[in-house]
Amino acid sequence: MKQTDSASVSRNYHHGDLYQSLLFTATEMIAEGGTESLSMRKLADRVGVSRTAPYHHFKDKNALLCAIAEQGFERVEKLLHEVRIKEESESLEMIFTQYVHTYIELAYKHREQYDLMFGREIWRNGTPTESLHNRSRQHFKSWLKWIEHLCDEKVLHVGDSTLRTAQVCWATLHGLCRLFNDGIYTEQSHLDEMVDTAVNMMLKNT
Amino acid sequence: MKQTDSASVSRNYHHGDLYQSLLFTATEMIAEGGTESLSMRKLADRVGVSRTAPYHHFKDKNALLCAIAEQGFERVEKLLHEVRIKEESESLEMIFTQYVHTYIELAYKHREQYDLMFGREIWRNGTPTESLHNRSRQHFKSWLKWIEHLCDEKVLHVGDSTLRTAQVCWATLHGLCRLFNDGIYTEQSHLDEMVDTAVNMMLKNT
DNA sequence: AATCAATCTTGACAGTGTCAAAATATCGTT
DNA sequence: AACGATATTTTGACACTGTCAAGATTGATT
Repeated sequence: MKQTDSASVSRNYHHGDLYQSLLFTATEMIAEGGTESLSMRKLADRVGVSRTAPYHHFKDKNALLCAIAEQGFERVEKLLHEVRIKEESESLEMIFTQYVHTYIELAYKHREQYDLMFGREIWRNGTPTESLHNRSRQHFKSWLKWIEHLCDEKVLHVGDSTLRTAQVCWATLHGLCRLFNDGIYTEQSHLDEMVDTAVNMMLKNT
Repeated sequence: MKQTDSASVSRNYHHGDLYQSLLFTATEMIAEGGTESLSMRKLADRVGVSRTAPYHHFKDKNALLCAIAEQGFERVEKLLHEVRIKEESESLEMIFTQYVHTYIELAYKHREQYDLMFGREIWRNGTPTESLHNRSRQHFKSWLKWIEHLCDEKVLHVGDSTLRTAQVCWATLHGLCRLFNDGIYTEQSHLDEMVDTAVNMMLKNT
């Protein structure tokens, strides 16, 4: 039903910590009904505060969306980090394949947030927060490092620059995510096969 | 109902044929300032007609957007058709590479229209017109046929089903388009290299 | 207790999509 | 040529949206 600041810092000021409440509820609303269904007014209403109260914690609707997107980046960053830890136990091909599967699952599970992370709403129409900019750059850097490693180990194609390889590989993942997230492909049951095909394309063919 | 044949121009009625004018001007406005900058009211204003006049030619804003997207599909369909004609003169690898370059150029040149063709605005939030549905299906069918041909000729990877190959290859192109169209990658100068890398990934490695 | 800044509310404005009803123009008949 | 049906356009209205300015409330600091 309601969450009423599960965080700490209770009961000072009118609401407690509105910032966290707003962020939490906004993420919830987006997950429920898409980015379009999130309006500053409805958000305020649901948190139980007046229309313009959120504007003292987020400069803009844009700023709020950036904050939500940022949390998404934290999630995938964590995923990537976990993968690189267990590197020893299995073959690199296997790990890579699994990562791709998980990445796309994650993107679908939190599709609205994913859309925010890489959508035009923020990156073209809006103006990405400095903080968001940094975090996304940071994440791509992590990705790039891993791809470099995979190239060194001859798991992925070589020949082209690793930077381009990293960009194109990610673009492939991203393309698949968009297809499903945007509702162009709807057959969820084909997804696994498509991912395997994509991975085959990316891996070095022995 | 009504059909509003596009063929005859005919100067009858108040405006002439509003339908065509609306479609044309809307496409123009979208190209100028993005999908978000297109409002039914501003459109009507620019065409020189009252706010609600467009609603007698397009059921919805959604219907208008679908019509614009449809024209985009006509364009790429034409491109694909042209490619398949000159099949004799050059190597299939060369033709495929060129097609990919042209496709992505086209997507960037008409990025707003491209976004409409494959964006959530229509396919997830809105409801694609029956007509749009058909045309997009038709286009994918053409694409699939070509990919099948390329697989037969051992130009592309074999091993996975050609359907999946077609889907994933297109997803890769699409991913690249989105990266640039959505403003995530901004270095236009890297595009050609990235496309080459992507093509290398897709082609059968000899 | 008085002051100050942080926090929240009320009021307002311009913009959006779209429905209902009224006005107007054109066409097909007579 | 006149008239009624019909296609086309307009005016008015409603419920939304983001966000600014000004005022009110509260907590902490002096």
